[in-house]
Amino acid sequence: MAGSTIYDVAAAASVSIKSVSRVLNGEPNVSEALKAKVGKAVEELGYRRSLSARGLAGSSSSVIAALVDAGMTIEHWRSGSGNDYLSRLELGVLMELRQVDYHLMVEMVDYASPTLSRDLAALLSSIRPEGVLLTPPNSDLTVVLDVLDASGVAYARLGAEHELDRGTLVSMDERQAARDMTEHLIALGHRRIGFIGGPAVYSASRLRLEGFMAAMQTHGLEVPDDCLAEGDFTFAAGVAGVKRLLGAERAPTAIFGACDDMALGAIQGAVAVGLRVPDDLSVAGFDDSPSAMFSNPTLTTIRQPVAEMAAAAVQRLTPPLRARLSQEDQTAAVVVPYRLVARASTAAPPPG
Amino acid sequence: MAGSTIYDVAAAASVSIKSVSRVLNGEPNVSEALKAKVGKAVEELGYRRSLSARGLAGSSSSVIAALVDAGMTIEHWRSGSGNDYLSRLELGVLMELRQVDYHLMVEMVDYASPTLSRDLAALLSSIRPEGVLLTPPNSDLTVVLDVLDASGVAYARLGAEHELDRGTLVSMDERQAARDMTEHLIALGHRRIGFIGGPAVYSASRLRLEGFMAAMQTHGLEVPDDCLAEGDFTFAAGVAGVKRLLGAERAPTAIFGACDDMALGAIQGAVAVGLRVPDDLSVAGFDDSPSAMFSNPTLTTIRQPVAEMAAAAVQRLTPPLRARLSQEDQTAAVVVPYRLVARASTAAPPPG
DNA sequence: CTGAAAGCGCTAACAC
DNA sequence: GTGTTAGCGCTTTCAG
Repeated sequence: MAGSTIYDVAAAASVSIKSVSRVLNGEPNVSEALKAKVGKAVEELGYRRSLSARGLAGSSSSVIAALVDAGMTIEHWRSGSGNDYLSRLELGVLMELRQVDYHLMVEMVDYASPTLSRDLAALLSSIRPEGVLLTPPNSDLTVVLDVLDASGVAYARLGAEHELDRGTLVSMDERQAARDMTEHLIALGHRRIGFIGGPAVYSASRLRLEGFMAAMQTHGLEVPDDCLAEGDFTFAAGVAGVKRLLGAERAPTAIFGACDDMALGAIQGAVAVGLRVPDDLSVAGFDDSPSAMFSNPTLTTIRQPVAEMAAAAVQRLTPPLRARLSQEDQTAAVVVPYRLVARASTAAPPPG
Repeated sequence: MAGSTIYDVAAAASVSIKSVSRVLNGEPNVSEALKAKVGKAVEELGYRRSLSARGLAGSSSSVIAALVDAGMTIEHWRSGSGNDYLSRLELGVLMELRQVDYHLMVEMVDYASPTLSRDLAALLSSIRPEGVLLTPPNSDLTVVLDVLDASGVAYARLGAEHELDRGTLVSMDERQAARDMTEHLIALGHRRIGFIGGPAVYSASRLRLEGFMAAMQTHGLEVPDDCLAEGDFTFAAGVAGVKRLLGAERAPTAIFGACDDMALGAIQGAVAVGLRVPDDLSVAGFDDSPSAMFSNPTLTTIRQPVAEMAAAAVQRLTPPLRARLSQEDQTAAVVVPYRLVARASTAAPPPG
């Protein structure tokens, strides 16, 4: 029942196994009659080629490995604050892969491991994936790229910023998005705006900060040091960040958090000291995590198109999907559009 | 670099490939000297056995397949409301698997597909996983279990309720948890409590409803029909649900949503008609999704131990991990403890 | 305690 | 157009 092989199919169709293989692989020079015979036999037996056997014999393993960051994932889970980055990523991947009989393997990688290079090499030589999907901060680690290059796998880098000639690039314009959000706050009338940044390992942290600074500068607005805080992308960091910013010499009327969790923390921190959001203080985030839409007030944020980026990456990583793309699309770096989602946490500054 | 094989290791250690295999598999009757030699060679070459080859040759594929529901996953993504069930599940799985060189494959399964049985059989015969992790509602579908049994794979069922003699069972006491939450509301002083239930395919929906009803009955409290609403686990359903319940002949002073998304929807729906939560209306949820802790007010809910359940399942699905468990633990159904998390969305009913 | 040989179910050269 | 023959890198008999 569970175990028909290519020989069974060949026998049922009275052809050679090579013919079966040819049909299954969509190779050229196959008669319609053959296709039909084989198709029928496959159908009747409910036959599927063994992933293991294909991986072993051929060059294609039909497996895409997604490397996700262990630290942040574990942290999110322990703190209970969760995060749907993973879900969104996988959804994007799975929606594409299901079309082509490829499969997803998820691996946690600890970028802080002293043996990262070895760990990764071991992983690759064991799995031999056909493509690797790199998420931040792994996308930007030279060690990681080196191992990948040495092993010869194709890989896509989500949100990479350095060494842009390596691998397939898929990202969104973080800098411009941060700039847009800052402009949004400025347009509302804010002049003193604080920023809570993320950890330096994440390229996005720097880009978002840059976007913020650029917009402020464009409008001739100053950003004193005490209007800048740094966090580690957690809710608690947002609480701490807002505390710092509100203690500034001239406290900001708006705060832009480099991620939703921190922005949400900022809201809570502000409410805790008696401020009303957005009446007394506007708060904006970045990511559009689910919590952003359920928080009170709902959070103005940037929708990071994680699933779309993952889908684009996978399309370029799997030969059958890649073939559907134009020559241009196959090689060019992909920049997926984002969206500013204005919700209730931002408004005009208080008249004071 | 990327391609050392068992032959390379054997050569480097001047032994036969079988000896290498024996050491790697921890088989008995191996001299310390041999172990050392092989270990050294493996170390130096950075050798890892090929997953494909092992899967093909042996009976063990070292792959655990997690079957997640396509419909709900896609829905969460489209609505942007997200959900961290998947992340939590995978975290639990990955933390266990990393100890034993097993790998996780994630597959989306559409339980509503007319060809579900075929789809699944095809998937299994292609992947040949060593264990399958079933999430609701797949855990409780006879068709699914039948295919699994026919293929002979070991499988674990998360939150299963029917046919409890099939597969490895891992769950939490949904009924009791719902009961606890209801008791919590009653203890606060509520007498008229409304309930927004989930879709019938999910066993949990029924169990939670039963728990609610049981607690109400114990206290001699009535539950008129118009205090019962049904939703599909989405935020929108919560909004609709609260609308219905507030329109009841004698409107409830507390609402218990069968999941956090619906409870959050209920809060928003209540706020929209001018009610204050929890002053005018208490709202409780179920799941403890990240949004629950960021919502305003923060949501009183039941912490569903998804990662822990997944970990327990994986421990029983992978032979090397299973071996560490006591005989008792290996066979008994696992019931993972939950926790009622009291937050700010519930309080005593208004004096009226 | 260790080794030689025979596949696992495919794909890939190479014939025909 | 189609079939034959080798392997891919392991685990498994079965010997010694």
